[in-house]
Amino acid sequence: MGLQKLFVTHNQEPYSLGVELTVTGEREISNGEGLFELVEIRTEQVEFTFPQIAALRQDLHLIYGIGPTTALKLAQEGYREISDLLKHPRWGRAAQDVLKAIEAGDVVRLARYGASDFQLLSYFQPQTVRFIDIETVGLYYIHPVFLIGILHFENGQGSIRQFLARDFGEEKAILLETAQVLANAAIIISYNGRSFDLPYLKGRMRYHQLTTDFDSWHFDLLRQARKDYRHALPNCRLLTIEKCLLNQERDDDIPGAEIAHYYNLYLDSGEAGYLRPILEHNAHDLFSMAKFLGLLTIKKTEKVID
DNA sequence: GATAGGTCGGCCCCGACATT
DNA sequence: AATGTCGGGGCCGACCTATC
Repeated sequence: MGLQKLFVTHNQEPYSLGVELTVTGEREISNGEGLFELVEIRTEQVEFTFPQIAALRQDLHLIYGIGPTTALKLAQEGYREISDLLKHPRWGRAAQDVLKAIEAGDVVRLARYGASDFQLLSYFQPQTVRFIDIETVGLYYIHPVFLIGILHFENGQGSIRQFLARDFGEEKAILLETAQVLANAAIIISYNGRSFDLPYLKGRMRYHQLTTDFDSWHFDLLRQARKDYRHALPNCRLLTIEKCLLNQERDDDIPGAEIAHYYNLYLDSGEAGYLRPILEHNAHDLFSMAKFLGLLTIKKTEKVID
């Protein structure tokens, strides 16, 4: 049967996935590796207040050898900024190195010096961020990936592009499309992407002999969630973040563990209705990540940075 | 100069825990 | 279900400071 031509909706009109998400377009497109389906979704606005580089300049911990005790002592002696230490007999040299990295925006080096991912957001603009979330047929990359969602913002306005493989034969095309998007992204943001999404994508790309040389900065929100909320929440799953911090609950969301099952039902029956909840789930995950990041940036820039 | 004490970071190991 | 990451605890060496 003609799965290649199968659309989730045959409807050309925009339709809503709740108040926050509106499907604005859906079409078949092709790239060098073949056809796949693209679903476009407009989201509500999200406000981000990324941290300032000034906060990095005040973080004495970035200097190798300065821990909490020394930082406190130095603060009491009147050293407020890294630049105040430039002439210091012991820390001057290291302070110079750190300052150089700060001015150069060398995020890799700053991360080695101990800057947190959140602090490093200072070097990025919200519109350069690409949020990513994938849906797969299993937990390990011997199984294919069939849906890759990418969210980005322009003037606060969000838009999601979902690359959908309508059968496993289209997997390579959606991977190629994703590799191209990621290669041009300044920063990738995910939830547990360090352990799951990124290794998974790279594994599948290797399998299909695609290049995997995207080296964008990657901010995993799970790590930040655990850092900030480990003791305040029962767990750090994205759904819990939504419920407890964003005051939202999903009505008829399918559990992640059933996604593979739904996709297989779709493959067996050719019934596109089984895909709807998966696309919706993916879009909600992406939008929740964005809202969580918005919350973090507002909360953490109000106060002292961790 | 010798010694003792403090601070920091790098290991290693292990369990918990997110993702579909 | 498979896997990668992370934090905590314990330990150790390097290096600095204070004291005698």
